Amino acid sequence: MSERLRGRRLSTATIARFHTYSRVLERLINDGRRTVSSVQLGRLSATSAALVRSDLFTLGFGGTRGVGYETDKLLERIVDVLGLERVREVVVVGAGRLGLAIASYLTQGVRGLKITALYDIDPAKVGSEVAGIAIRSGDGLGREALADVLAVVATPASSAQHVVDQLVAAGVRSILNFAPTGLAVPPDVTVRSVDLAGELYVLSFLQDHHDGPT
Amino acid sequence: MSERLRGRRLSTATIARFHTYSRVLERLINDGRRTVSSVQLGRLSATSAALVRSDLFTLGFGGTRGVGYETDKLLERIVDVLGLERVREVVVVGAGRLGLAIASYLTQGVRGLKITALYDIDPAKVGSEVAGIAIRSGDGLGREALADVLAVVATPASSAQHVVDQLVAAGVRSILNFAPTGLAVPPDVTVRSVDLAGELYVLSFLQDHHDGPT
DNA sequence: AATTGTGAAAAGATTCACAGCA
DNA sequence: TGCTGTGAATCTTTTCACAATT
Repeated sequence: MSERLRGRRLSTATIARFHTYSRVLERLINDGRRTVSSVQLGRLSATSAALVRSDLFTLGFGGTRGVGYETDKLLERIVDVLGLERVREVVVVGAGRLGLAIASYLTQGVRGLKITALYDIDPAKVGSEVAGIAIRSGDGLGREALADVLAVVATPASSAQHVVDQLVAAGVRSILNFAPTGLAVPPDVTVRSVDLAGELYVLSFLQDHHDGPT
Repeated sequence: MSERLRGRRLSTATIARFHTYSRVLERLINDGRRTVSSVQLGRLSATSAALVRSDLFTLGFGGTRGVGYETDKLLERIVDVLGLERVREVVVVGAGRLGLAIASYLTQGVRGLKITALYDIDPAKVGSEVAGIAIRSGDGLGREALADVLAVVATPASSAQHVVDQLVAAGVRSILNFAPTGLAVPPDVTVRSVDLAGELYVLSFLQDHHDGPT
């Protein structure tokens, strides 16, 4: 994880926050808001005002003291830095419930992301179509040329590593993993993992232990 | 975020890792593995061996030097500490693509989680059924008694705050939010946010900037 | 020889504090 | 007065290092 901006490090957490800011800003602009203060943007983005200021400082984007930041200019800057205007192709591997769920979610209004393929190893599923996308056989995956696409792995944990090996062979360098397992990849491949059930278990645990605001 | 174990703090990141360990251990036990070293468990859980050792040390769970940790005992301990054996009720608000996706994913084999209700404000959807769960009207949400349940918010960002206010009124104290917006809640309510599109944008950014392993 | 146990060190992320402007 | 700009301080998380143990 790297990339520097204005001497500070752009960590994945920071990038994720920038993306959230962009969504919030779109909404604010839609509502006719011209400026926003760090306090307000922080509240709308589930962060602190200090962190918002620190982030925008890192971005090199200045506001007006006593007033705040210009919503449209700020959005423009974030879109530019994150490259949000370009369209990315996404392939989803695993057409089980989760895979279909994600695929159907992404086919609708998610700006800049376009699902181009859906793979499954189950021959019974191959050939059918979901939300306009044909399900293809996972067998040939390793022989396809998939550089530049973002891959989503939504298979059972037991086959995730195998799928990832094939994706890597196909040239994929960015993988979003929903299987609750670690994945071994070459150093030039980035994997991010999301564990939906895990998030709920964490909430469950915190509730049991009535996590007070200390 | 709190709760101490053996003097050390159990942060949400740690809890999430414990959950991952549990999934990995289930698989290992299934494969007949009796012991696992921190290096192996780390690899399978997308963490470092050092962190695994540190986590298990925090747990107060000891291994055998030169050998590793006993898989079955360790799983038992984690299940016990995290309370994974109890069944949690989950309600999902928002029966759009994402809400339906999550609901259908959770109705199948996710141990310990049981979807009990699905809400939407769209009258056209209310009454229909998804994976055996009737869609109920979101209007009455604030008047229900929903203490102890885990709530999943899968509405558009614009209505998320309103939904959350109603959930809080109904007694909900744990919310998993998929809307890309910050949510204001009383201090005794915990919110965790997942931004699926955001994860993909982060990958996209890192790929554009060929994030070398520094 | 392999692997845990554990404090200390390092790295990273967030918050503070307050000067400086509009 | 309200809010940004920004380094310093703090807090958190992770890694290191190596003695201890099987």
